[in-house]
Amino acid sequence: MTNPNEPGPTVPTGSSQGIEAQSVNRAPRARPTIKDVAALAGVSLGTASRVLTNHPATSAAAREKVRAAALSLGYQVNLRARSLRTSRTNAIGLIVPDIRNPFFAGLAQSIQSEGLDDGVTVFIASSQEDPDQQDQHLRTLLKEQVDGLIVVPLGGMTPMLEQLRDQQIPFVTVDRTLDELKAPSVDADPLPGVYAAVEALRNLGHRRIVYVGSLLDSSTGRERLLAFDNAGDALLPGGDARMVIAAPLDDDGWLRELDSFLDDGATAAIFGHSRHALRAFGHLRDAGRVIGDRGVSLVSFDDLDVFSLLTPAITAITQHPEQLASKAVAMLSATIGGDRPGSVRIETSLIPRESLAAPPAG
Amino acid sequence: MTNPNEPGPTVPTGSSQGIEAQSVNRAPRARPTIKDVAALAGVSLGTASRVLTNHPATSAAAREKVRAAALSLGYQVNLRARSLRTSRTNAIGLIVPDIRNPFFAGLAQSIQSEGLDDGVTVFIASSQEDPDQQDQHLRTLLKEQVDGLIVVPLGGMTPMLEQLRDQQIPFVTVDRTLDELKAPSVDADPLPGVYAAVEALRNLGHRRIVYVGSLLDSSTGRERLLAFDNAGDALLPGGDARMVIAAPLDDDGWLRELDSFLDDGATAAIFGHSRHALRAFGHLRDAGRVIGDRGVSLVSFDDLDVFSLLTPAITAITQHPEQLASKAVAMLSATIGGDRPGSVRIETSLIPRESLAAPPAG
DNA sequence: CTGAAAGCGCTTACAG
DNA sequence: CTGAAAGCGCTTACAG
Repeated sequence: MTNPNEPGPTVPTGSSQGIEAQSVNRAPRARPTIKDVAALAGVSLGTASRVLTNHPATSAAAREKVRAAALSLGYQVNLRARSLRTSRTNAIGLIVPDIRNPFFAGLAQSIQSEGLDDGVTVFIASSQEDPDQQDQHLRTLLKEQVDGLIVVPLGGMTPMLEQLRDQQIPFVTVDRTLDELKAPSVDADPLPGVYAAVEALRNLGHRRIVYVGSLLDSSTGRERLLAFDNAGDALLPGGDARMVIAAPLDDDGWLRELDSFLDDGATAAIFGHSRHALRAFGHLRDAGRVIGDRGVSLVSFDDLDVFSLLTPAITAITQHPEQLASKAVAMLSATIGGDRPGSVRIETSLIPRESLAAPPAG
Repeated sequence: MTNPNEPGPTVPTGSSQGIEAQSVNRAPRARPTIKDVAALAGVSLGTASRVLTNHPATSAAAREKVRAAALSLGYQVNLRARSLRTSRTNAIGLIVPDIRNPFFAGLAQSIQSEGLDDGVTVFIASSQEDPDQQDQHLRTLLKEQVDGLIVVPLGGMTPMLEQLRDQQIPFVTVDRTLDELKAPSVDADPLPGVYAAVEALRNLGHRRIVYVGSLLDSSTGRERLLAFDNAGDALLPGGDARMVIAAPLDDDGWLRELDSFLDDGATAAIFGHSRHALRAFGHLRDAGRVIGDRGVSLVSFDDLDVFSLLTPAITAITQHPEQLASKAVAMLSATIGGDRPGSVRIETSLIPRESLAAPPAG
């Protein structure tokens, strides 16, 4: 393990003139330890450690010698040894339902960058929407002694989530919440964004709006629908102004419902899931419907990259993933520090694009 | 740190009747160590360790007692201690240029799942296409003592990449390669996919095809273009059958070039980057051009989820990310095991969809 | 099969 | 300011 790449050929080659020269950079040195640094610097192990950790009680002379030695050896601290000693890893775990979902990819990127700035390592795990995988990752992360966890919980409770809650492990939830685990959470309030969308639609002249909801058993799914109802109550009162479709993720049947609502006079649709918005985008265009100006208006939760690449560009309600990320990191580190931060909500907001426009005349 | 959440209020509260009752699940127990397990089981530390690591030299009685103790204590091994002792972490690092790129998200997901199956933890890091961040992550991963690294290298060499090469750190590159670092690589051969695309287009009646290339300084960018040239030479000889556009990622100017090629009789476009394909998709539809049957055919590298959601669905040349992933993991573990595996290429292939169809009649 | 002991690479009181 | 020493939680020869 220390010297994995055996340089020596087992069979002697015919050529007598230095085949050796080939194995140029063969194992220059095993990874140096602080002992090596101390030896080279001519100080004790403790002194070497102190200068390397910037402990104030060090002489200028020691600092100089140790740093030079560390540099010339290419010394890198062994974090596993350090954290065994300090019982602090400066690492946190992040579990998302699926890293392939662009929203979570963005969230993960933001959280990891945030961590990089704060000097904390973020271990990203993706559970593929599978509670068992979620728990496996959770277990591994705990064995790795992470200081805390940021989790986007899947639908329900699981053994490891219970353990997190019952043991005193610092963790916060982000995006989705789960009432059973009384953890500080940071999520997005869908209302401002939905309200702005409905209001903009109404002002443009839309009178009948469809909401396409999904994952209605998750906190986000429920609250988005609720926000639509509330915004509708306030802005478009009247029995037939609002329609709702509950759309599964793996079956396109809901498209027919959407078609028939549009045939019945609906002129706009708001989507709780970006996947559905994209699906509808393709479907409606294919069916020959105009999207955008003088056609059907489309608004979707989450601001995917593709939304602005398409024509017409799709209007989004953003949850401000960077804000969710930085709040989550801040709250987790507060929790690790011993605080009990309260939960936090970030306001969603509307990013109007071409798909938000006037309905057909008349 | 052991007991972060101070339960006690500093200021005595007025109410004399048991506020205490509130702090129900206060620190049931600090994380148990193997010492606790051994004590509870009534055996020595060594014996406890042996049964927990499934060492054969254990009595049935010991096994029973130790397992029961571990279970009742909720014992989880401290991986940082273990790997300090064994100098093996069973963890590898993966660095991708940007986790928000769906191709890399998929690759990362596959590699992490692969790892989960093999009992190896995969630490995912995303460098946001920034060599400095790449190196920071690399450094952290090394300090964490990962057994090896899978890296999708950014454009050029960096100090940490050099260190990886010069020191004896097991690592492989995936997707992109970098000649300077003589590491085993696994990447995709673009030719089969491109050839199949050009052939299908020709058989459908297309005679003039545009290639929209990007990242032409990376190994993938270069080779895709080369593949187009080779396929064209073989299948569509003739001076004006092939056109090439070099498209940057952050500027839409290339769309005008595309338009003019289409105006001049080109009827199909192949895209080296999925982003450009999406951009063109929106642009062309907006310009009133038909995509697919009797219109412009579109083929893109990498098979994004959205491609099949759109209408018409976009034809893809897939690099088979799951295969890249499993090969990369296998090759890295071979390298860690002391082998020097050779580099490997995965064949790309064509996934025909509606956007691949006959050109306009006449 | 089992226990006592050494040691992985660090940090940090403790004396001096 | 510095060195010697203890100890973090484990695994693993070494005797028995």
